[in-house]
Amino acid sequence: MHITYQADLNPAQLEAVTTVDGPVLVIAGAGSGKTRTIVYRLAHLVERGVRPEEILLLTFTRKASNQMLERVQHVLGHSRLGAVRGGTFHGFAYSLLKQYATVLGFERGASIMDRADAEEIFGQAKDRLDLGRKDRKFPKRSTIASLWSKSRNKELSLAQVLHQDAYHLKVYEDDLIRWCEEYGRIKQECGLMDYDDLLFLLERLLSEHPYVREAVSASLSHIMVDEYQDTNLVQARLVHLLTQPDDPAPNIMAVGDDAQSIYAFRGANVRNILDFPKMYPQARLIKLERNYRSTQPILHLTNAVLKNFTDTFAKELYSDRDSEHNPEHIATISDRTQARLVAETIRELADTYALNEIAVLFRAGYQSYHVEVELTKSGLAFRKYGGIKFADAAHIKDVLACLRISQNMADFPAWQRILRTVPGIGPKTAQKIFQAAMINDQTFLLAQRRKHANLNEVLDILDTLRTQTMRPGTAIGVILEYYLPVLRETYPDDYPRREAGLEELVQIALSYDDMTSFLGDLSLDSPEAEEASGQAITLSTVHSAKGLEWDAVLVIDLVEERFPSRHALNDAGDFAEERRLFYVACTRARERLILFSPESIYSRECGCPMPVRVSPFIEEIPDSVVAAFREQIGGGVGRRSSMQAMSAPSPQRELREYEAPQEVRPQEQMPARSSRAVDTPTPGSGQTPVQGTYCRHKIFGRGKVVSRVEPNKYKINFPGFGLKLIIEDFVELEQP
DNA sequence: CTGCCAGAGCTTTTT
DNA sequence: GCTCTGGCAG
Repeated sequence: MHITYQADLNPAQLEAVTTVDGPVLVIAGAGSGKTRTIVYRLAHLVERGVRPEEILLLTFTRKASNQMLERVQHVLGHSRLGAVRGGTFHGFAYSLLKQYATVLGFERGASIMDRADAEEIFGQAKDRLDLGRKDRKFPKRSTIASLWSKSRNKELSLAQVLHQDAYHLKVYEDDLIRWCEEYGRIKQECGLMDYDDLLFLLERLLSEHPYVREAVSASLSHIMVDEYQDTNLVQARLVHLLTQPDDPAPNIMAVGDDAQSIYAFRGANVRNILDFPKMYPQARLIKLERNYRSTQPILHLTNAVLKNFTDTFAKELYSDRDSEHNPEHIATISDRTQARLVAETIRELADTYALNEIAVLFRAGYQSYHVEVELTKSGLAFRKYGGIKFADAAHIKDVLACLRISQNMADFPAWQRILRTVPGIGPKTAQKIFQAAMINDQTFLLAQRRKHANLNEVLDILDTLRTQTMRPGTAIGVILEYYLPVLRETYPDDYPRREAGLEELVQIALSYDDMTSFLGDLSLDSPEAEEASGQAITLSTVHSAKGLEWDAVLVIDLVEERFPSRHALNDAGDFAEERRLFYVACTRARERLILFSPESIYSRECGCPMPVRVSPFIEEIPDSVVAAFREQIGGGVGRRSSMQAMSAPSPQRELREYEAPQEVRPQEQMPARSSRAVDTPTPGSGQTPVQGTYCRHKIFGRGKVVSRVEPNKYKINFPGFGLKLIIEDFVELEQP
């Protein structure tokens, strides 16, 4: 089959496809045919005689990689393209680590821990160190787990991370450091790796064993990295380590869009993509700016969002798809009515678009709750993305725990899991049994077996699995004989659904011959819960929506403190990332883009709806590119003549004594009038010397200090933004 | 020691 | 709303 590159690709794409020697950086704007470009490039390489197994394609998700390889097959017709090496960084790292396990001194591939396992180990460490007894404020294991992961991903010390992200925990600094050290120790004892270890271990493997790097890099002639803007520091170093040492112009192609970098919170560093040309001075820079996805009115809006970016490769997307539909912004009375309006809007859209082609996007998982209720009421099928993953479901993890123990006796979290399915055994007994099993203390184990009937069964199964080498499918069958009755006991309400999930697990397992790869794949690229069951609307976090597109996209909760998230208001960098996130959300839309901002949101604190402000991202959009509507109390929505109307202070806002003019931009000097705060200042901190002085903030501009809170924060009233709690590092005090 | 209850506190995003 | 923790009874 002959591929007509010239006809199928625009000039920029063609250049990206045919430049195969030396480093290339492709800045691929949203919807600019990035996948197409990668696919054609793979095809081109193979046509030129490059062996598929010499090509490495690192993608963000397994799904993306499969999708691309499938499309290559389609373009090339039948081919050996399945042999292209691909996957996520973590998946690829695991496969190399497995291959070279002996070099690093692993008997067999250590088990991979997911987040819950890691937290289990942190819990264990906490007990051992006897930390935080009787202290309600002491951080939870989930907190420390994420701080520690952040510290490793950003390659900052824990102290630095605490300083930046969790200053209120700084008082516990020493304990927390000890806690993390203990975590590392237990992890080692149990022969476990967390996600972060995979990357750092691979780096060690490649940098400390030159012959391994030699062998690996020699086996890869072309490397392509998708979503390069989301790589973190180790990942960038790893890419480099996969090339021949001393090659100034390796065949690397990095593809990405700095405007869509949305994973800084887990260590992604936009500098990687911005500095790629510095890292590889011979790199060719190719920009894909022609957009094939969205209509021009939508692009007018997204370009307007793009204008507010700083520190980015300049770009302007254009399209030749016109449309009479402008993007819309709808201000709703409350979050409840927002949900109702969303459902109503979807019903209307469903006349034109298939349900599969409609998506509702939001900043955080919990925000879709009301919408879910309304959709259910209206009988509209939906499927939520970014929710619990298949392999995260409790029943799946229980079964996998047995398999993990069969591979690694020391896997403590796995023991905990399966032992806790036995009635009468709690964390303490489970731990004792684990220790007894490790030293094979027969007397203790026998005593326990007599006490708990189910324990007998569990231990027998584990022995069977350990002594006989079984295929994953067979092994699961053995486990289910014990586990299915337990399942019915523990989940009387929904065991049928869970049984179906286990059935699916068996199906997946049947396609594997060897246990290690089965377990590795499942914990690294857990399959999306397959439900090809017909048409459904997509509900998704913006993060999970990355790389996807729909005809109609609705974005909800575009209000301050939700989108942008309240956690991102302290730091200009975080704030910029929220804006990129908003950009990602809007660029998912092909034909219709509808933005929702409730004017009030139910608050638990006061048990009543509280007024909220429209998101600054909405205010940044010029009136000319969006049609603004406002829900009317009598029902229905009315068109507003201009965006200014929306910013007029509503009665509730006046009650809250917000400062009046809303159109304040940080640059404008707005003299702040003193005003009583919404909350009363923290007792005891009222008389600090800073009170009453003015200060500047990168995002909110000039504001008046109301009080000093905690050791390092100020409560500051910003005209136009209201009262904010800001870490002292982020404000500049003016001399009184 | 487990399992249950009540009350406190809190809510980002993911490999 | 939901999860986690501490307290308490069996």
